Amino acid sequence: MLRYDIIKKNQRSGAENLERNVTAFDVAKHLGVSQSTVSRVFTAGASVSETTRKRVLAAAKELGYRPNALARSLSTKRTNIIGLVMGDTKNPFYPAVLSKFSGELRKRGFHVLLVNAQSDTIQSEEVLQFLEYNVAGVVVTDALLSSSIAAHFMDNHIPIVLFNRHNQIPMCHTVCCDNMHGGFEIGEYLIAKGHRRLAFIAGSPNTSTSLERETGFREALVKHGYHLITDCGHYSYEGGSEAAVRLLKSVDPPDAIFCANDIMALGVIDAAKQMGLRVPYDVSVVGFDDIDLAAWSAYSLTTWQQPVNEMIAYTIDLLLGDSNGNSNQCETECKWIKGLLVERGSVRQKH
Amino acid sequence: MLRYDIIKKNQRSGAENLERNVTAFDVAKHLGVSQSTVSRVFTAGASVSETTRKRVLAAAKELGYRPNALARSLSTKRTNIIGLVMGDTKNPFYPAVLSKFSGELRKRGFHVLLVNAQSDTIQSEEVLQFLEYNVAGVVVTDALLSSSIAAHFMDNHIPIVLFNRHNQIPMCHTVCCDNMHGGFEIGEYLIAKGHRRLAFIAGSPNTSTSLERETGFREALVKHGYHLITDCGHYSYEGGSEAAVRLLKSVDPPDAIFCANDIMALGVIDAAKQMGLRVPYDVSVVGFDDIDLAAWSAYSLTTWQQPVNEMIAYTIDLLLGDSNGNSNQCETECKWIKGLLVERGSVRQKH
DNA sequence: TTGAAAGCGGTACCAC
DNA sequence: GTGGTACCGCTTTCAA
Repeated sequence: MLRYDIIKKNQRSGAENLERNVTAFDVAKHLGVSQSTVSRVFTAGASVSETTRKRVLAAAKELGYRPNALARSLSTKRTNIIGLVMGDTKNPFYPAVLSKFSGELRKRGFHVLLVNAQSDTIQSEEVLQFLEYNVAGVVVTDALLSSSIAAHFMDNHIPIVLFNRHNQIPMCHTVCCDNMHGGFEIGEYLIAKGHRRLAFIAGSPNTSTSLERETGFREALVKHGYHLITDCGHYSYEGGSEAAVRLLKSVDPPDAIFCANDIMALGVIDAAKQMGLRVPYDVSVVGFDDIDLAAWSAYSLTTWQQPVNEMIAYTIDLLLGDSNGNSNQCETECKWIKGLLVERGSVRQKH
Repeated sequence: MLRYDIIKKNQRSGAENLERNVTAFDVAKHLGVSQSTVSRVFTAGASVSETTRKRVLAAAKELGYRPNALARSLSTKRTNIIGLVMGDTKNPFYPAVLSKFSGELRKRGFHVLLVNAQSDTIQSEEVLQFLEYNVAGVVVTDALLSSSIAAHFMDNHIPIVLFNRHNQIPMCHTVCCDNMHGGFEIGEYLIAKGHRRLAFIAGSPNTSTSLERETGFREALVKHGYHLITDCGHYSYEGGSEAAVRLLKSVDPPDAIFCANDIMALGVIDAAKQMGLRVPYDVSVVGFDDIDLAAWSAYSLTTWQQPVNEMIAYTIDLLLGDSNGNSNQCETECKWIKGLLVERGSVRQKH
């Protein structure tokens, strides 16, 4: 019994090392060709005769061979891995981006290695681990990145794209919705709808997205001679609710509120309802992002649709090199893509 | 000028190959020690004198050396990568799980390689690519897995955990909320609250989670001698809304509806409101999951809280081996963890 | 077109 | 404790 246990233990602990995976060499031996030949079959652009290619593929299938991506990457110094840093998963916008992004990458044979930023400032150590995996590129959404960390990646010629964040880091590409334009158009829209006392609820202070949306919004108001009321909702539902209460209980409450993102706008709508106000009759609300929830009948939120698909396509071009085969290392790009107003039921036509 | 361009082009195209990363050998040379010594410093459990360790670490920092995870994995035949398959990112439950999961794994030095299942049945090819990366384990949430694919992983001694899915695949571990128990308790609860015409809105037909929740619910009803009305909402907000309309417009509508997940329940609440019904006065609604949205004031949904933290902790134990150092390969485990009723405002006390 | 062999950057076993 | 060396599984010259 004891004896049996020992044997079993040995088998178990040894299993991972003893059980060999099937390698290109095994396939070669099986076929009586060289390992190089097998390798060539699985290497794009290598020359193999059609007959041997077929034989190798058949044998590979039979033996259950698949090339080891790690060994390949070690040899080529390239991987098909993209590192993705993501922050606030409570905002459905980001999971939606993640999902689309990983789908698009997979179409091109790439995979996503994920880091969830816990705090606003990412722990440097965690992102730097991407370096150990030799990632082909890095995407940072909704998280801050220090320029010293960015420099590490630049040293290794790994492109970084800031997605939906404009970070003032010169060596990073940037892909954003044209936030200023969106803010401006929303300002024009609300004014055209007859609103005069306009408020903006900012997201996290000092984030580029919130600042840009505010700047555009303010510009429209200034153009028409109106004053801007501001508050801050920290990009969360609860923050939006609380800001709404403050704004709507003030002596001269706004008749329209533009929120730097959708979930804050949903918080505003719920808070307004709880205060006995009707949206949009007593107050109009506009969001930003166009998450799925915005279309739910409970909210029917008028909002700004971020051109997510284009943003993702552009990001991938930047990471992987664009269709012209141009390198992505030459110079950094800042791409602002215009979005689109989606009219639903949370804005009233006044007068 | 032309000349310059050519040179520049060469530099550029050659950059990726020419620019060598700093390796353990570089550090060794810099210090006049052997490469093995450098390696030992970065290998847990290897014996190095304290003085050389300090020297090596200092030099590594100075030169910007970090061990290449790919080379290490090739050599050790182990990686610190966990493959994660995720389906429905529209249900906030899953992004929340992803976020927590990746956070917990990172604490243990592991990373998440992501695959988003497009369709319900995962494309086998995509999951099998985990094999090429030699992942340490695989977690499948909200997606189906064929047993032939599972077998591939078993052949390579890679543990698979089905998270929140019970799949009848004998070689997979399973970690679930105790869905039957939850369904049963919800049935008891609604009956205790005085409801008599009870409906269940199923998720996707034939998913274990939905079936188990229904079974438990039905059991409670049968125990008390009540009949169960069922409909199907495919786990989506829209599906829940549509099912609610069907149920509530029927000749003898239910006075309480239990939904197999929260977002369907939210769809039910919104549909009921649109029909002019008040929740919970005209109809009670209960969900399952306890996503953040359930607590929003617009919904205040009474629901069943899945013990996500425990489920994740258990999943990680299964993947990485538990705290006793036991192997995870010996036998497959099915773990059902009990959840908790969260009472909010969507259920009425009748009579 | 094919095969032999030199890496890629580590780990781990072996002497010393 | 330290250095030498044989791999890990693949890609990629270079010759044949």
